[in-house]
Parts: sequence; structure tokens; C-alpha cells
Amino acid sequence: MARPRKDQQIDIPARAVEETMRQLDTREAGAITLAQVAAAVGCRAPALYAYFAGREALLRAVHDAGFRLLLEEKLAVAARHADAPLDRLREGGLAYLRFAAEHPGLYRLMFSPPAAADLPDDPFATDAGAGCLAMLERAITACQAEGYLPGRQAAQVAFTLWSAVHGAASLVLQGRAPVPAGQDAMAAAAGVVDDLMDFI
Amino acid sequence: MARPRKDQQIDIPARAVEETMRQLDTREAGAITLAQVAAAVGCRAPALYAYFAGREALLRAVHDAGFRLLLEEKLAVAARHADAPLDRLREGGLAYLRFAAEHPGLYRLMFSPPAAADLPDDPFATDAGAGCLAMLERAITACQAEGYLPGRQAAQVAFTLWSAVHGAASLVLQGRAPVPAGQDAMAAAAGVVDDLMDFI
DNA sequence: GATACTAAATTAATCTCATTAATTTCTGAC
DNA sequence: GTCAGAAATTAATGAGATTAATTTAGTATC
Repeated sequence: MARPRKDQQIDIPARAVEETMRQLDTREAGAITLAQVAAAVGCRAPALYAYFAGREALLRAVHDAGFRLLLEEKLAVAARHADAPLDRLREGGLAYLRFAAEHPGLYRLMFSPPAAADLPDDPFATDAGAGCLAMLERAITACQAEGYLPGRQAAQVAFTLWSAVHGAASLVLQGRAPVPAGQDAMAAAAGVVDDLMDFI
Repeated sequence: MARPRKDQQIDIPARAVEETMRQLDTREAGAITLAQVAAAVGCRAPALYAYFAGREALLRAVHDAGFRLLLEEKLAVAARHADAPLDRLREGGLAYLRFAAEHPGLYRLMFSPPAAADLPDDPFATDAGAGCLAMLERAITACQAEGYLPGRQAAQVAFTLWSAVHGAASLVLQGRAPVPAGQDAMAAAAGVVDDLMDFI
């Protein structure tokens, strides 16, 4: 029973990322142990070391997978609003907030990695998140083509908007949004998107 | 040597918070061990348990101390621009960014606490951060008195601005700001403040 | 088909903390 | 002086990550 028969092999690396993501819906990144992940996958903890350098590396892989997922969703939204740049921007922002609300643990792993889930030399080159940023930039350029935000650098505006929406999501996830009593916390964040769109 | 003489007593709780803050300038919250803090303080790890329920409680205390520090700095800035509301807003934002740049580890502890540094029942009631938010709100109301941002709820605008500046700081600290090559990363964040002020 | 080699897990062993238990040494009141 | 309580200390426990040693399955060779 040391090495599994061919018919009972499992794709450990893929399943490990999957299961870790699933656990992030409940626990928090810091609270997930390799033993738990291994149990969910169907193996023992040391088996993971054949595919990931260690706990950090696994989390890093999940982090990257999270960005790919986010990018997918944003691409879908963009496709639905291909013609109306302003709508694309607004809906993109809301989609972002929805993502954070639906995957709070994953979101926090993506944007507040425990530590040295270290982005090697160039943080952006390898990061799937760069794709998201690029997308946002294109949406802004499209808005400018329609006369909004005249004379601004798209890259700078993109960073500002991303900051605002990310900041809102981040604060909400920590219960730091001023919730008007009995309301959905994400409503406050949606208000941020509204404010931004008004500014534009 | 079990119990120290009166003349060699140390104020363990105060020093522990101090030293933890200092270590946050180098290491990251997750990487700090109680043994290290104790060593810096001048005692052994178990001694800390007389004053803090555990590691989390210590970090929580540091978190709170961080907010008090931030509030102090913002109050100082506000005092310097008591008459010009717009300047107060802008300088407040920049002070915030400076704080994040100068105390990255502390900032991350304040806004992305490892886990259950649990905000008990009401996250805001006990939080010194509520003071910071209230301050921002007053600054906005002052701007409105001068005719800016007509017809908006100050609380909502406060959350939007806070989100944007916090988001920028947070992204910069992770090397996720688009740095135009060889520039200070914080410059990009300052650009966010500029954009926001332009919007207003 | 038996044999030796490599691969893929497993169990056993380490090591690093956090946390708790058992002890030691002061201080202050009587 | 003696004794109870306070304030640390060292010793012991336990969880989890990582690493070492071991086991068993596939594969190539003769």
C-alpha cells in the first residue's frame, strides 16, 4: 500500500489545489494544515512534497489559481458588455466584489498572502493578476474613446480604480465597512463602485 | 532569579508591544515568535502569558496600538491644515500612505490580521480605527461646507476614499503597483490621492 | 518468469514553536 | 523571622511542518 496501483492513482497536485480552495471557503489560509489537505485529497501529508516545495508553495499555487479564476469571471463580464464601456467598467467592479464575497478566504490569500509566498524577482511577470489589470486598463481606454476621463493616463486611472474596489472588498471582508444596520455588507462596497462611476 | 528584584523589574506588557512593533519593521507578523519578542523584552516566552492570553492577544494589542499611532499622526496633520478642508483631505491621505510605507509590517497587521485576532462582537466599538474613520468623515463634511461634493452622504464618501487609499497602500506593499521603472513605488499611490482630489 | 531499478507513497523521526505544568525566588504583612 | 501570594523560570506537552527510512508497484533486462 506504499505505492498505489495504477487504477487508484490520484492527480495529487491538481486535487490538492482544488481541495485547498474548498477549505478556504470555511477556514482561513493560516489555519489550513497540510494534513487536512492531504486527507481531503486522499493521501498523507508527505506525499504533497513530491509536487510542492512546501506549504508555502502550495498556497502560492492556489493563489495563482485564484487569479486565473478571477480573470475568467472578468472576461465573461467583459464579453457581456462589449459595446458599452461604462457598463463594462461598472459591472467589472461589481463582479470583482462578488468574487471577493463568494471566496473570502481565497481572496485574502490572493491579496494578503501570509508572507513569503514570495513573488520571485518580478512580481508581475508571472502573476496572472497582471492580466486582470491589463483588462481594466483596456476598459478605461474604451471609456476615454467615448470622451470620458479626458487627458488622463489610463494606467494611472486603472490603478486608482483597482485600489478603490480592492480596498472596499478588503475592508468589507474584515467587517470594517460602515454597515447601516441590518444591511448586506457588500452593499456598502457597491456604493463605492457607484461613487466612482459618478466621478467619471 | 525566578522572580526579579524590584529594581530590575521591567514593564513587560508595554515593552512587549513596543518590541513587537519594532520587529514588524523587519520580519512579518506571521514570522515573529514569542521567544524572539521575549528575548527583546528581556524575559522568557512564558512570562508573556501573564499579560496576554496568547500570541494572538499580543498581536491584537499591537494592532490596537498601531491604530492609536495612526490616529495621532492624522490628528497632527489635521491640526496643520485646520482651515483648508481640501488640503486637509489630501494631506491626510498622503500621511496615511506615509504611515504604511514606514511601518509596512504593522500596517499589514492592522489591515490583514492573520486570522482570529478576533474582533469580538462589534468590530467597531472597540476599534481605535473608528476614530480614524470619524475624522475622515469630518474632513469631508468640511469640504461640503465649501461646496464640494454636493448632495452626498459623507459617510459613504468617507468609505470610498478610505477604500481607495487603503487599497493603494495595500497593493503597493505587495509590489502590485505599476511602477514606471526606477520610481518610488509610493509615487503611484500618491497618484491615487491626486486622482481622487481631482474627482472632487 | 525471476531480478534489479526506479517511482510513488507510506510510516517513523526531527525540529520548531506555542502553550501549560511544576518550581523557584522575591515581596510584604503579620 | 515566617508565611502567603506574586512574578518569573525551567521542564514538559502537543500540534504541525519538514525530512529520513522503508515499503510496494511498475518496468526494463536477462
